[in-house]
Amino acid sequence: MAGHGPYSCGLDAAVDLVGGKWKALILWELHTGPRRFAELRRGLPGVSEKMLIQQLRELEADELVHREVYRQVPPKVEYSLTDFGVSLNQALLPLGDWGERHMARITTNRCR
Amino acid sequence: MAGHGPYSCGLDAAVDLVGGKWKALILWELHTGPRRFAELRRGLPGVSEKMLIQQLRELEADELVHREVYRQVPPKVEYSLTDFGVSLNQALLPLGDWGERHMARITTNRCR
DNA sequence: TGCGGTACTAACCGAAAGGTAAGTGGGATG
DNA sequence: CATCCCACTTACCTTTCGGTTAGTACCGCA
Repeated sequence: MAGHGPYSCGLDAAVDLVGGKWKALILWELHTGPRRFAELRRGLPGVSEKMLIQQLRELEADELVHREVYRQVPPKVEYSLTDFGVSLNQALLPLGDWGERHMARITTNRCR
Repeated sequence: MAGHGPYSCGLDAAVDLVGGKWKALILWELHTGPRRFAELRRGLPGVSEKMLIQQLRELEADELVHREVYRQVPPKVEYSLTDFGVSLNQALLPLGDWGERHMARITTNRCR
């Protein structure tokens, strides 16, 4: 996980946190409430188990996501946003709106 | 430049646009006004010429940055935000603030 | 000629990120 | 026993990203 060392500004640091192919989507999926692993996977078409757990582990290390292990069979592990993660998601709202509004343009530009 | 094809949501698309080691910093540097290549490079400690031009080209392709070539000697090329780029920077403000406020925590978490 | 200014391009390489496939553990059930 | 549930882990490989190095073009000037 290669964040460059000292960050030049807040934006640099924040963008680093959500960098990772599936992180933004995971954060968004958890916005609506806690999810079990398989639920998360179903909500993120195309993600492999390996990539999902990897990115969840990183988000957990960054204290954005909380992982709760339930001692039961079958096993149950639940992921939810920490307060820190919730605050990040709040800060991401305007960016998400912007992306939604300009989706057609972004897509067109990326296809050339 | 690996944006995954269809985006699942606006956030996914927007985060893809600023993904790239130097892009957020470049967008931020241009926030205050147009810059020539060398000026940009001086404002971004650690960036190589190759990386700078590469990321500028991508930002240009995404229509976030405008490149103006002046026919003179020595050569002068000026980079500035497009209106589209300005709107993105506006949407990034809350995220930048968030990052600034939580810088210590982000840095601590990343060092473990 | 060499040197400077400015803004690149190209070749090559190593590191990092992402992915596929196979396997694990602890049960419960037929 | 085999099969299922759930949530992972591991080995290996491919692709992408970021970086280093050398070079280019077009001048102006000593």
